[in-house]
Amino acid sequence: MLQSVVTAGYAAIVAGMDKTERLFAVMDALRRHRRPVTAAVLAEEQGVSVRTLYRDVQTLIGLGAPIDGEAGVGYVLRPGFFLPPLMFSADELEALVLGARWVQSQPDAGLSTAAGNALGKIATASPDDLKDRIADTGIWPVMMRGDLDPAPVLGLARDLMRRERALRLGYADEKGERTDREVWPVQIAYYEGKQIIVAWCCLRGGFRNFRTDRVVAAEATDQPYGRRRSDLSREWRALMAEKYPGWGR
Amino acid sequence: MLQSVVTAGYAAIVAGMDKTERLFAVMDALRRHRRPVTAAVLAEEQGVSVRTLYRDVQTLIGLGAPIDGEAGVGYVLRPGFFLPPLMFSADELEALVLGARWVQSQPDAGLSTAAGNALGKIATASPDDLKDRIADTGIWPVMMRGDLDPAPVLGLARDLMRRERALRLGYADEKGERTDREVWPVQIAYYEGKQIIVAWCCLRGGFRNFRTDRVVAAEATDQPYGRRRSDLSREWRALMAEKYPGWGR
DNA sequence: CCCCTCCTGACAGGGTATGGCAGCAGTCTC
DNA sequence: GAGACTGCTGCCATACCCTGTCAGGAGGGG
Repeated sequence: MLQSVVTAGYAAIVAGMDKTERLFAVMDALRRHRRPVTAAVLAEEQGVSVRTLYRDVQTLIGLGAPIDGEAGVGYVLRPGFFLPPLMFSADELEALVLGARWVQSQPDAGLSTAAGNALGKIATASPDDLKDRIADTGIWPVMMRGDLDPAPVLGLARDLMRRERALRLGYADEKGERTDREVWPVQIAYYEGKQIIVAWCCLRGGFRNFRTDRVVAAEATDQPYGRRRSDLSREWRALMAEKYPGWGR
Repeated sequence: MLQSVVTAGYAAIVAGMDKTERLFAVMDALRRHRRPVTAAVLAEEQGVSVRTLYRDVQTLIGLGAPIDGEAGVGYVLRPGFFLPPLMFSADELEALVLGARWVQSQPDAGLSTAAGNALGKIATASPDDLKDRIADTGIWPVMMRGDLDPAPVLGLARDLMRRERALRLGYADEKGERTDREVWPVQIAYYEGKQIIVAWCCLRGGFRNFRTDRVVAAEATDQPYGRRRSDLSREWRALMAEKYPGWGR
């Protein structure tokens, strides 16, 4: 029965996984993937045969889980719960803590304090032993101090992205020459200590990247985006995929 | 196995109840009753023998359910097994998503999927449907692909840190010479794409740093730490603060 | 039209879940 | 302090269920 360690992602490491545990794991996996998942994928993740996984899904559905299975597509977990999810596992807690700590070390002040608050809320909702574990987690992202020029434009851009309002930007190019323009932020990328705002530039009529350390002025406007951000986002992804094949995640 | 319908309360109506379903039912029953419930009651509700129910409870506890069984009293389910509803502000959600995405891009496979699971749980634990907003969050950490040598030692070290058990390590120094030793992991640091395990080295009798990319073999042991991890951690911090003044977080 | 995928049925084998019993160790009541 | 109640564990034989394999049907997508 020992499934090959090669194929196993990580969950299926141990053989001694009883059915109940597997059912919870399948629920987790369904929640994790947002696109339809095929039974074959789930089966391999859990280290069981496809037949068994079909049976497991039937069990879950019988238990009331809102799982849709469509031939030719895969399984999707409909919204609506039949059981609240299980409390965060030790792994999940460590992941959240590490992630939050990393965000806290980034120059977006608003996001930084929000990360701390979020951890606090999670700790409040957790039993005492997990609270200790949160505080005790010995996993740290180490940043070199000094790069900590706060970049207030990041918080601004996040807010405007949510509300789809244009951002007025004063930007310096490599030669230090300033231009002023209105842009529609589409994505924010954190790249090796730099932050880059990807936006539709109304001045140039195309996508442009703006490094936050070259932003000399930023101001919110009430101008709505000319197009929906999700559409812009999709288009930008397509452009990137074309330009850098093999980029798409 | 047809138990008499007379005794059955309501749950044990049908014989065709497999173990998994029964476990869910027991959880439900424990959640319903506020006061302690005796095994005998639960057993009758489920239409199984008391012995079996004891085993079921053990299974549930093994699954992580915080069930207190006290002799002469009965079972009580402490809160903390299911995730209570969580509310996050837009900022907090973005912080969590960005953090989780960063963790997902790290070479610790277990932590990576745990980050995804945690996001999924947060999404379903919320009153609103956060799945779309999570998917819509346009903030990404960008990693250069290719550094993705998975480092299984990280997951091992995390587990051992939690359980305070020694790690047997085969390690290559700068000259490529291998040494084998037992260490007590204290901290894990993520530093510019490298991961470093800070541990008490039983071979040298002091703290040492181990880069994961120089680990050639790693194995869990059952040897407990000689000292509590929190004490080691505090001592290491003191050492660092002494060595590099102005380092403290 | 073909491929992918969900889904069901049958079957055999091996692991394991189950029940009964006996005993120990705590808690509560009187 | 005694006795009743209850959680918990070990042992054992048997029945059962869980699993993988094989085969086939139905439906969606390209």
